[in-house]
Amino acid sequence: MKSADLCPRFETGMELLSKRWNGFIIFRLLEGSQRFSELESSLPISGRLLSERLKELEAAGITTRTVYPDTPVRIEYELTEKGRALRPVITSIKEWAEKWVNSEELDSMNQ
Amino acid sequence: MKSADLCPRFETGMELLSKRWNGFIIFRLLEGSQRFSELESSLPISGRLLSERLKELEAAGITTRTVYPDTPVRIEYELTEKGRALRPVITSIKEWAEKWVNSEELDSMNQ
DNA sequence: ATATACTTGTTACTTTTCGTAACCTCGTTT
DNA sequence: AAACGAGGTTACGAAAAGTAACAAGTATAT
Repeated sequence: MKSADLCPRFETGMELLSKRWNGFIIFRLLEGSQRFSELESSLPISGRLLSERLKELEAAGITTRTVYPDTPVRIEYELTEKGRALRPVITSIKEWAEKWVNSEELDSMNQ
Repeated sequence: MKSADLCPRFETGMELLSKRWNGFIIFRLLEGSQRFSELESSLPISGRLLSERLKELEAAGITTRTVYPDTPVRIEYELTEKGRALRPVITSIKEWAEKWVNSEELDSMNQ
């Protein structure tokens, strides 16, 4: 986005979180490291996008990708310190949602 | 999104915030009520999308739209209580960004 | 009455991003 | 050698976003 002079760092952070799926991926990784297939099956995201997002998050210094040469190969994704520092953000979203998202909205979502 | 069994309320909240531009619109409205043209000129968003997002946010109970019959007509958008309750979320994103978004990232953004 | 100005949108069209499903690679097991 | 399991990638149609030109409503100016 062309700078809107909000606050350059806030813009960068907000863009990261507002990129589709990133919030959910980070939510999952806050529970502990996860394998590609675990993330894929626990979120309604396709392999193509998950792969794309994990590369972007790694490039942004939010996650790491570690290869364990087991058989078959096991690859774990986990949050860096920078990524783990997002916990308060996720927590505040969860708190807001628990207080303000009501059942009608949930119903309309599940149609 | 089809339910991924994260936490239904969190999902709804995260989707709201991850929809493009919503975070920035809310950021602006936390500073006080704004007119359509003020929002449009303070964010790099087109009128078409701003109009669409404001309708969605109003439908979600986050903002209100008030018509003042001045001349020419003046229309103010502002946050509801539910919308103002998002302040801690925006604040936590800002705090994270101030600590963790470094200058290289800002440079790469402004290319 | 007609023209002009101002704000708040809307319409039509192009470009980017997303979603789906089939396919590929690499090491192991049968 | 053929099949399997994990971790992806490719190709392609669908959906969302971006852009720019235009329209509605109201008020003042000519």
